[in-house]
Amino acid sequence: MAAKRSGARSKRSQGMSVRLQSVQESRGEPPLSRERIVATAVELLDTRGVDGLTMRRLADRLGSGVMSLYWHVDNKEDVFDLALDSVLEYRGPPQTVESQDWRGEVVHMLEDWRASMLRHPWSASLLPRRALGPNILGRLELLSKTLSKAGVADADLNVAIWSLWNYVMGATVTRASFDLSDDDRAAAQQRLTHLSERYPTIERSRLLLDDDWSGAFRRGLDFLLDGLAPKQ
Amino acid sequence: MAAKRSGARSKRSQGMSVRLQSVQESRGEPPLSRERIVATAVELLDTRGVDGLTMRRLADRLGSGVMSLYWHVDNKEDVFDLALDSVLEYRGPPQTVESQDWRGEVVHMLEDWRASMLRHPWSASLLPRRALGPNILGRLELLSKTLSKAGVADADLNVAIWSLWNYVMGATVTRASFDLSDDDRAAAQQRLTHLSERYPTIERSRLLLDDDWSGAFRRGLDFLLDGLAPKQ
DNA sequence: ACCTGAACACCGTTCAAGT
DNA sequence: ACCTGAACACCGTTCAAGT
Repeated sequence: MAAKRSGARSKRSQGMSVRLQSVQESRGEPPLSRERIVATAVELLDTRGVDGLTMRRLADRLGSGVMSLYWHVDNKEDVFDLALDSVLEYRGPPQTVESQDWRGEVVHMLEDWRASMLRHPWSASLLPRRALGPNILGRLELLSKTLSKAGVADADLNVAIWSLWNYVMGATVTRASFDLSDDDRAAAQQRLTHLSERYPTIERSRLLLDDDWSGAFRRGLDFLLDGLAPKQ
Repeated sequence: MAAKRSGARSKRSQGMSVRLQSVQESRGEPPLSRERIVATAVELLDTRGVDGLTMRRLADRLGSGVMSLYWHVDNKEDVFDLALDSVLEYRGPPQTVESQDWRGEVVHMLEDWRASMLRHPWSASLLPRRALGPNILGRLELLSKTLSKAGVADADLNVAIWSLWNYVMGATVTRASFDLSDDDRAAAQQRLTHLSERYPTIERSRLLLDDDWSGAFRRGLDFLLDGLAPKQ
């Protein structure tokens, strides 16, 4: 089921003479390519959400026929996978070379992870059901290495990584969904105050109103890291 | 946008005489109702996954016309919300009355939460983008009460709850997605061993092969609870 | 109060074909 | 090697109507 996806397009640039703009939409758009498709898919997802990505709409934006996409891409699922991974590239920690501060490094990595996903809210709800692309694996690898160097026992390593992963995924996915629907949130809150006799505790603590998401993320992460930290 | 959804169907039982089975499909199915629709939607989701739920298919299984559903239900999103919440009922802890063991209670609640969602894997990927129904709020309320009684400071309470929520959501969503696609998993693993020079650490620790999910969930939860536990 | 079919404006993808 | 339109088998939902 792979077969195509070779890459290495034919060079299509035989002198940018004023040829009669072939089939390519008026402005002389660059030819189709995996990268252009993915980039445009991300744009579309950013502006219209998960349900807004349509093969037809995508082709439209690219100035091509729908079926042309299928030369470069297996199917719609493939587009999702590629868009997702493309959004999760990690540029590495700031220029503090080999800091001794493993905890700071981990916090930075995970905050960046969260931030990257929140910049593209659709990614949060997509990630859990898609395959792990190279950028995701890269992040896991780096996290793994950092924890290992910090002294987390080999026997605890996988649990530690999954715990952090779970925490980040849960936090991001939740945050992204609340973000999408201020309406829902208001509705939930209203339902809640209205039913405050059924949910007195979370009503009193204003659980659903608390909107310092970043602060809560950071503080919860500290709790988790407290638990994970190698006992000396 | 509410308007209908009243409930209180007309009594339709005027003596189960052998009337000529009206339009209702041959076997004399019970009339449509919110509950029947939701129950059937859950069945459908269980057997065919998120993409398998279709208003037409749903109506088919219920032996009714598609548009009849719209009397009882706002739209497809509504069906998702209802199905999701219906699957998350909490029956409460086992019959240990008012145990002093808050930690045990919390672990039980969260393991049950995870188990409920894994019994219906679609729920995991759905929950983050849907509204919070009464059963979800109920679980949050109970969790909140337990932590509060255990001595978690008010100022830490919301962070504690969200941390646990995040952890459970992340773990469940991840587990469910791996479950869905053994293929993907095998593929990922193969890609990984093949690229072991790029991801040496996670390759060595066999991060993606570790399949004691329940154990990892429990141990990671312990880490988090260690961090959360009120310091005495 | 409850149910219906026809119709509309969409989908993703197969296929056979063009250059 | 790359792109295409027509066609197929679907979708969710509006509407005007039936009982």
